[in-house]
This record gives sequence, structure tokens and C-alpha cells, in this order.
Amino acid sequence: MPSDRKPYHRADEDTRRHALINATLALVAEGGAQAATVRAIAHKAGVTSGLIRHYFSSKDHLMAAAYAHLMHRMTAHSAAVLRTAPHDPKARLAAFVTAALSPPVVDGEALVLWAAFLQETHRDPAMRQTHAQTYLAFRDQLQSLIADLLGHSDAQALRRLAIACNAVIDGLWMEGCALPNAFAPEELVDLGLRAVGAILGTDLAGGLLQTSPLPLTTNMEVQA
Amino acid sequence: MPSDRKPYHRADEDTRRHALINATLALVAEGGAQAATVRAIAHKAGVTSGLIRHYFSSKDHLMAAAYAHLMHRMTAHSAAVLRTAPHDPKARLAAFVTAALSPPVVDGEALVLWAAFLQETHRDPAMRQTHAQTYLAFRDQLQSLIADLLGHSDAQALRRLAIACNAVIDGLWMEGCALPNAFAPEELVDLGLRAVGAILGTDLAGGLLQTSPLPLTTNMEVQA
DNA sequence: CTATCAATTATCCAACCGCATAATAAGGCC
DNA sequence: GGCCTTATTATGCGGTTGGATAATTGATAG
Repeated sequence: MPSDRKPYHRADEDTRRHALINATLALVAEGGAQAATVRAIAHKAGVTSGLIRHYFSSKDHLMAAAYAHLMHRMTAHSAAVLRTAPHDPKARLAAFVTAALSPPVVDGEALVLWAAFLQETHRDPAMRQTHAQTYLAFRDQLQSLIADLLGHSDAQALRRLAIACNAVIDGLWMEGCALPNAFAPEELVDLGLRAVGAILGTDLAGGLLQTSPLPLTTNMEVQA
Repeated sequence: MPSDRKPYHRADEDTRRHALINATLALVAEGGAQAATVRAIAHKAGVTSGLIRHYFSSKDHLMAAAYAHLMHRMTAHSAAVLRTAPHDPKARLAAFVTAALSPPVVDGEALVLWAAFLQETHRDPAMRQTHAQTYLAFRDQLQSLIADLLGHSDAQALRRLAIACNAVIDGLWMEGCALPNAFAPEELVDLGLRAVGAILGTDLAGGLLQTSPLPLTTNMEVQA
């Protein structure tokens, strides 16, 4: 009697775990957390649903692993940018801002993924820890770059500047992800460099985008 | 034989609809969209689940109504602030920024609600329209306030300034919602006014918070 | 070539989902 | 006070969910 059983091949643990995680992220991105059912994930990963419980002790653990993978992907990118950046503090900060406002950080899927996991972050303690680590790490890194640039160390003032610059980056990131067609290729980066520069009282964009025709503010008619 | 049937009283349509909408928002805020099941909503609203379909043709319609209610609550607040604001352009913009960074716009529930509905916004056309209307209305209002303040009308430059200022407000709003205990009562507003002022090259905070001891940037050591 | 082991599939289950429909009673009207 | 409308409750249905368990089979070692 012929077997109807689905043929398969055995894969190493990392392959399967990554396939399941990627399938989870893809489903959450296109249909929200509610679309990422165990059956849908397994189907997209090319396996049957029982396998999920063979690699993750529960669906919640798979979700947490997917979130950690997503966050690690982003932070690894910005860390890599800083590793290859020059030594000049101004150029380093500019590179950091540029990376945060360019692909793959700015991505059509990134915002909806972030939003989808935000809710789980409130409940699951493991995910809350992942969130806090990656978020504060980003802001601390930004603050340390600002400190290097300004050359002083008033902790209170530095914290406030970092919060404000972080807000600009976050807000532009959101707009860039939500409305990817509303901005010219380098416009988001240009806006970010000028806004952060305005907050810090320095010129970040000048060295990188000298030909940009539209200053963020002309400073003429308002300063009088 | 005694009836076990639950006693009830009849309420007017608006009361019941608002009760169901508020129950929906409360559940989404505390447990995500997946926690807002028809049974949970009905229980929180003090009715039985069948009543939902008596007032809303489907659960999706209830969700869309809840989203519209949430968005209307926010936009109505900022519109009311502008209605009672003075005529001075600088003071009007400052009032607008202040309102966007104070309760009830900045609220512990607001961010998670916004994130939860963001995904539905991608699919449901009615919710997408609600989203586009309220979002662009906010940015256009901001842009018109900036135009009044700066007194010129270079459309391209105004658009860029509005995007940058909107990003600051969005980012600070997110931080204030996510970490409500991380900021002193008026700190968020102060940061927003200073950052927006820095981007526009004017001083928004001065008139309102003259005694603030920590300027966003001193401009001394970096401008040289 | 065969035995062994675990990676993978297949099947089942209780709980819950949104929705439909029937039964009931609350409250206004005359 | 009896009646009538309909707001509200009660009950049931088909489908889906996450999870548990049993059956199978691909790879590997000897």
C-alpha cells in the first residue's frame, strides 16, 4: 500500500529554527500577530505544525525568539556601522544617524513588526527584557556619540540632548517605514542629519550632503 | 419555576455603543487585539455577547468604530487647544506642541492602542482611511502653524520643516507613553519646545518656561 | 545491510472563536 | 393594567486554535 505521508529530509537544528523564525516574522509582518498561527508558520516554513513544539517549548517561546532575532538584526547593523566609521566624532554621529534612517533599518515591514511585538513586550517578561536592552542600548550609544561630539560631560544636559535626538530619529524612522514612497531616496537621512544638527547646534549634514538645496531652516527671518 | 435569566435594563443606543467601544479599547490596551474577543468585550461592557451584533454588524465594524473613536478623541483635543489659543503664531505653535506632549494625548495606554490598531490599518480599508485622515491632518496643521510663524511660504522648505518637527513630536510622544515614569512632569513638553525651536531656529520655550535651568544645547563649545 | 535513534509527520483533543437564531422580558403606549 | 415592540439574553453551530501524543521514516553508525 502506497504511503501518503509527506516526504521530508532532516535538517540541522539551526536551519529549522531559523526557518521557523523567519516564517513567523514574515507572517506577523503581512498579517499581524494573529496571522502567525502555528499552522500558518509551519506551512510557510515547509514543515508540519508539530515540529514547532519539537524546537520551541511553546508558541510563545517561538514568538520571543523571533522578536529577539528581529531586534538583534537591527542593533547588529548599527553596531557594524560604528565599527567601520571614522574617528571624527562628527562623522561618527552622522554615520550613526544615517544608518538608523536607511535600509535595512528603515523598511516597510519594520514598523508593523515593531508595533506587533510591542504589545507582547508588555506581558512576556523575556520579551520585555529584550526590548529594554535593545532600546536603552541604542539611546546610550547615541548619548555617548553626542558626548564625544560636544566634548563636555554634563550628564543631565547630555541625557536631554540624547532624548531629543533619539526622538527625531524614531519619528523619522516611523514616517520612513510607514510612507516609504513619500520621501526621496536620501531625503530622510538629510532631514535627520539637519534636525539632529539643529538640536545639537552643529552642522552634521554639511560634510556629507553639501549640495542639498534646502536648508532645514534659514535662520534669517525668525532670529531677528 | 424561577428564571435564572440575567436581569437587565434597556439603555439608549449611544450608551450601549459607547460602552462596547470603551470596553474594546480597554481590552486592546491591556491585552492586545487578540484579547478583545466578542465575549470579553461583552463581559467588560456588562452585557452578553449577542448584543454586539445587535449594535455592530460584525466584530470588525466594532473594531473600526473603536479606532475611529480613539483617533477622534485625540484630534478633537488638539483642535480644541488651538481654538482657545492666543493669536501670536509663536504661542500657538507652542500650545500645539504642548498639547501633543501632555495628557491625555500622552498616556500609558495610547501607545499600545496605536500599535495594536496599526496592523489592522494595513488591511481594513475603512480603518486605513481613518488613519490617513487623522495623521495627515495633524501634520498639515503643524505645517500651517510653522508657516504662520516663519512668515514665508516656500512649500518645499515648509514641508521639510513640518516633517522634522512632526518627527520630534512623534518620537517624544512615544517615549513619554512607553516610559511614563522616566520624565519629570513638564520635562517632555520642555524638550519638545526646545527641540522644535532649535529646528525652526526660534525660541519657543522662552516665553513659557523661562526658569528652566537646562538649555537643550548651549551652542558655545560646538559652534566655534 | 541492518539496527537504532530521533527528526518529522499524522492524528486527536479540549477550548475558544465569531456568528446565527430562538427565547424572553423590559419599558413605553393607550 | 394589558399589549406590543424590540432590546437583551440564552443556546447552539461550524471552524480554528495551541498543545499533546502516537506513528513513521530519514539519516547514521557499525
